[in-house]
Amino acid sequence: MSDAEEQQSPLDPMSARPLYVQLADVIAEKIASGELVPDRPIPSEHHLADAYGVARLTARRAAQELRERGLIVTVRGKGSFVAEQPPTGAPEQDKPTG
Amino acid sequence: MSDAEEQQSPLDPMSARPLYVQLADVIAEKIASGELVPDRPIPSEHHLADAYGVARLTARRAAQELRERGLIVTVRGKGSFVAEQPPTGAPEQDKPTG
DNA sequence: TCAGATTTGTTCGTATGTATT
DNA sequence: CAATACATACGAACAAATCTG
Repeated sequence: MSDAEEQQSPLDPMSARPLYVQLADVIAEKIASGELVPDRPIPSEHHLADAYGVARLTARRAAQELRERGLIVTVRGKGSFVAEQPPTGAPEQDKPTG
Repeated sequence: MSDAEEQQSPLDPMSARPLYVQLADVIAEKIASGELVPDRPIPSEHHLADAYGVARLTARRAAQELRERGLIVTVRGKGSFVAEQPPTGAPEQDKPTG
């Protein structure tokens, strides 16, 4: 395993849903499943872009989606962190937990 | 005067606020002052970009800002229109007036 | 304090797709 | 089909904030 770890991307460019929505959904599931936990940074935009074969701007849009859903909190220069209190139904904007 | 009429842009690239926020604010004032009225399309992204010397994406971000503020309603293939009922304090998402 | 690496934020350019007229 | 206009997507660059050495 010395190669670039190019696993199967769960993203489909042909899908009707935008790539950034698909990527946001993938990350959202990782949060829901506990693979990504609160107080821990999620992979950086650059890492996400590289891992899923998308542009950095697309990864940023995905992060923006998760931000709007209240799933993550982004801090400039540090990264995006899983929100400690995920919304139960009605997403609230802003309001960082920390 | 056959050139591009580069008037004084009220936008300052040196300002701490992003260009798209500044542009959104400029348009918001035009709406508040009545210069842009409901049921009438605001200048297109291309026009705004050309008029204020910014990129299309920046003009698009400004429009997105106004959309989030509930000041305009964007219809794909038609344009962005001034909302008939501007928010009084709490911006509501979605819900086009028509 | 400074320099470098990392990460997010903003901006510009360009291309393709979709929807309306 | 053509023109107009928004949506999405990729690439590139610089700025600002954070952290480490």
